[in-house]
Amino acid sequence: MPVFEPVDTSLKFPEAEAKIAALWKDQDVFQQSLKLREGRPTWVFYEGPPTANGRPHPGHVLTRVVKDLFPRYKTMRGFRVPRKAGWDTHGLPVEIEVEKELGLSGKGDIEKYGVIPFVRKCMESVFKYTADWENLTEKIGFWIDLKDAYVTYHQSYVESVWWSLKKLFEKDLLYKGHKVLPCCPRCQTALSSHEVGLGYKDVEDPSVFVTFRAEDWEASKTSFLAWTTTPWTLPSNAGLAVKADTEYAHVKVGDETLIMAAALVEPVMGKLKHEVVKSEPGSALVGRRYLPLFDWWKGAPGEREKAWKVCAAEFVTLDTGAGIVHIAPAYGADDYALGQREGLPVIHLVGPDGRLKPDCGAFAGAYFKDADKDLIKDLRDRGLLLKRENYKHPYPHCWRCDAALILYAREGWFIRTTREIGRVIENNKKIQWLPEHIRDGRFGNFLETNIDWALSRERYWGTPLPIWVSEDGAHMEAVESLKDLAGKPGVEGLDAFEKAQAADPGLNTHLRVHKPWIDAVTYLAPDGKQRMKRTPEVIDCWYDSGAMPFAQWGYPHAQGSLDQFTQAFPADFISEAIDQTRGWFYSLLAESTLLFDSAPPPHPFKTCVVLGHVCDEKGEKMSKSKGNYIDPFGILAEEGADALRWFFYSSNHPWTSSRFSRGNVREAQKEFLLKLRNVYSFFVIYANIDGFDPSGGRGPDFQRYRRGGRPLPERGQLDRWILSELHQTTSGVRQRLDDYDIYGSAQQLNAFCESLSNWYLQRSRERFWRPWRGEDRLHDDDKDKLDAYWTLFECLVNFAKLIAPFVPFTADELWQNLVRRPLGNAGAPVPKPSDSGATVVNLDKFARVPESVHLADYPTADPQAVDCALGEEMALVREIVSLGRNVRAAQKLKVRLPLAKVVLVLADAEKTDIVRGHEEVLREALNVKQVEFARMAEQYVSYKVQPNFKLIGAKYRDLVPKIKQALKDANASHLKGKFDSDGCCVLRVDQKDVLLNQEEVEITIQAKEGYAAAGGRGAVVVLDTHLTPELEAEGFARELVNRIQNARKDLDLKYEQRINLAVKGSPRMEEVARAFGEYIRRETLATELRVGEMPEGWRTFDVDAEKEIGTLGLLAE
RNA sequence: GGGCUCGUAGCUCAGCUGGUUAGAGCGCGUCCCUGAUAAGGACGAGGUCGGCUGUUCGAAUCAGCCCGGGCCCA
Repeated sequence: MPVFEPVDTSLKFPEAEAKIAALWKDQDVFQQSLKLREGRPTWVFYEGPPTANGRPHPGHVLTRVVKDLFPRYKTMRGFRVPRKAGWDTHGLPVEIEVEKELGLSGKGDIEKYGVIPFVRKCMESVFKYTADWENLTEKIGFWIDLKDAYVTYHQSYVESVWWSLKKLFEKDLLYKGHKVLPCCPRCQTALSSHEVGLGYKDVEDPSVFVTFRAEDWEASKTSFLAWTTTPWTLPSNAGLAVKADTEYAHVKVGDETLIMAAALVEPVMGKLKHEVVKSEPGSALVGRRYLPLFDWWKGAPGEREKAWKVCAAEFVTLDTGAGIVHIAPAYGADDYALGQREGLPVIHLVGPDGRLKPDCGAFAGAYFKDADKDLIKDLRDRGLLLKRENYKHPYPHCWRCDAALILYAREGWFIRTTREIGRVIENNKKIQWLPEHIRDGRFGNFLETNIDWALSRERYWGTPLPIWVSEDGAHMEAVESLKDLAGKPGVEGLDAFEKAQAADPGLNTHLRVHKPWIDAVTYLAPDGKQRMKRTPEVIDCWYDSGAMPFAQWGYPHAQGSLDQFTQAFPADFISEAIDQTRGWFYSLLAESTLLFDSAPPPHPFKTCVVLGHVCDEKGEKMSKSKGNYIDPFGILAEEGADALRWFFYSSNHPWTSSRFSRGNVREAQKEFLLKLRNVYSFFVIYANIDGFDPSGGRGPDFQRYRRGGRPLPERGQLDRWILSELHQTTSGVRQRLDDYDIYGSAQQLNAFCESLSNWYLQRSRERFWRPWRGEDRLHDDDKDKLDAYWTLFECLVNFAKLIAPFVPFTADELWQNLVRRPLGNAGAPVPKPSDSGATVVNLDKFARVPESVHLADYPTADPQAVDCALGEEMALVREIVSLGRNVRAAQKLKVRLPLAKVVLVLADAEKTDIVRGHEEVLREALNVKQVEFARMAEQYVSYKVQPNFKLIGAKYRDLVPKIKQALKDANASHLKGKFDSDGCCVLRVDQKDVLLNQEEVEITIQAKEGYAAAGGRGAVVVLDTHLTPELEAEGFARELVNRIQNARKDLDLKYEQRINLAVKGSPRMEEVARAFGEYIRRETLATELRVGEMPEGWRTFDVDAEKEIGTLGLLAE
């Protein structure tokens, strides 16, 4: 049995992932990872509850993979990271979904159908797609505790919410007020913004300029000119708004004076004869009073004094109208908000049915749309209309009945967030937002323009508002639980639910805190006469989700909830998409700030990673109706979870919207996961062939060696280099993850994978192929070979740990095969970096082997293993090789053909010795016999001396362009000579001597034309293209080896299969085969090489190399 | 209309507090390598860094205005 399970490179990723998923399930690895960290500090994660009444889409995948990454990472860093799932179950979307399903339309239908069955349907529908969600969660490897999820309709959750609302009520932060909502006068119901969006239509409305006479009209004949497209709101006018920082003109028309924005005088007046007599800023108008157009509204005592005055408002624009806006707080959101701020009364002269109220004289009972015409006529008759036009604009209509909507101030319950918004803003400032601009940008602005939270909904399926009101409305009380209710005087109706349940045992017990059963509970009012009844509304479901920090534990009612809550408050980390700024992010922050005065900010979350939208290939929002929707389950089934995860981590920062497509996922997979799997597979193939066993316990071969390979200083450059890269990557990734920089850490991982595959392995292959020299493995070559194994082994094992939070399946697959399989027996050691740095893998320090990589510690970087100088050297060497290949390509000289020498000219001649230290790697990579260095190499190269702008700029400022020119004009070779000998040079610039030292310039070299050469920043590489018969023969031999290898592949021979080999062909071919016989046999694992004959029964292959023709014969031994 | 955000190669995106030859991957073209083989590598073409104006010795980077896309709100 091989030490390592051979890697099936044709294996589909999803199959391998399914195996790992099964392993996690069998061993309950997630729970183990929690148990393992028992007693350690807790790192708190809050799950933003999704609604499960729709199928998950790709955006949910992004959210979930980001939510999964950091808890996994923090767990490996030694924290205990409980992850309680949650479900958002209330709200209008659920009701609408059920309405659709039942073919109902509007509240009337629901009442007819029956609230009880409707609510039951809502509850059932909530988990309609639960199976899909759980499937997705499991498939993408999102570790979260689904069994212990919080559910917003559960009794304990609802009672927690009640408790919090009672607290707000007691602090006078919960009150009854008005809110302007788009309503359908026919259906008599408010519409959600989503519904409004469905019904926009272009209509033509009258647009009128109306004059509001100033209070002193009799004396001054002055009035304010305002514009509106809704004449029916004019009787309900309560104020006028101007822009404070804009000029307003007094315009004389006839014997009257009109006040209007100076900038709009010409467009409004047109041909009308007029004269501007004076102008003043808008701020000067503020506070002036005027006479109402229709004096129908009487108002309560003292109310009339508050109405009909000029206010300043930000929203006044000079695009249309007269620069003065008519304000009807009952029929406009801006109007209402301004009215609240300025203390204007809410004048309601239109009923919810759209008809003018009885107060309206002759107009009483008119439908608002029909009233427009007559109202205008009335104004004109009374000389209050300047002019009338028509205005085409989009206007919302009811998507059900097509009636024009009216914006209507309705009664409702509000949270007085505006009172505490300063504290909310302070709290927000302490939160770490990613990207940062959310804090003061989108979210900060939102907070700055905060209005009170409209909490109540006149619907059925939601947390009931726990306010009980006396019949005359004089007493109000908030209730925090059923128990609280039960203690009320003269309570009745608590048994309503029990009775219902007795009649229908299928009734879910959690429904006892819901409508309509809870509405049956009444009790005696403090006056001892009236009954206290619950106000009928339910609450906004966003309040539910914002309550999760405490409500998920049933705090404060549930036993032990105080501890649970305090331990998990505030959260270290949350993450959701950008659309949650006004949703969950706000509800969390607002509730926490209002409820927990004494908690030090920030709370209830410290860090928030805000995610962008997942778009289609063209960058457009995905939607099922557009047909550009990509089903994540399809990609999970084909490409696999890790590919999907890696795509989201590595394609861009998570807050930029990503273009999601199968092609893009495959690309990400190819670049990283496939490359990694190839390296892993390579290791397994050769480790198995050579019997490399990290446990050291299998057979005598490794007993004599110190397990873990030679100490670092004794290993070769390549090994030390890749281990240095590994440890640098380790610290880089740790640091970036600590900073929540997903994209940055993914790039680091990508880069290491590239280095490992394209350079370390590429250059080390020979060490893996090479046979052992001696049984005792004491030969230097054998020690070096063992080092190669240990080095690659350590890279793979550590890398598996590094990538574990990102691609948990792949990571564990590597771990299971590379670590668990050979080392997993009881008592066997687990690789752990030493702290001495003497050896990087020190098996003496091994402890128990975790069953899964996710139970391991995240790797620490050993600073002693990091060798920055070596890293720079290797970068230069890689550049040289790249340049050399460039030359070969240009000269059409295959790498197989050996060349006599390469001449290197380094930009920095001091690096000669360093590069010479890598001579062997260079010789092999470029396939040359000799590496030479040319110091004064003017025949090949020319120099270019440029200023180091950063230094020169700071020092010489505006002299810089002249210095640049002077350096350009000077003889570059001469300058270089100067710098080489003196370390500085003197330039004549602007009649002054400027002394430049070595650091202040940058000397680069370029290859001269006409040579087989190529140049980069660090070096020029010149190839000796002169071919000798010996070189050509060797090249030919390599061609032969290549053909033989291809033949081996055709025969599908095992890597270690030995063969007998025959070569018969042209005289030159046979001659080369003889001359390089040993080399050919070694490279192709041929025990025997016959030249010039072709034994019977051997498999033959025609060859054609360098225009020589022949036949190869192979026979497996 | 307001706020936020983005605009860099055919495509997807990097590019920190300004430093003069703007990078990567994919795609395309030309090759190479192959005992990792339904992989891998090199090279090349391709860019007015959305536009304009300014600040500066120097701008993809900073400021202002404009144009265009996206999101949120009205």
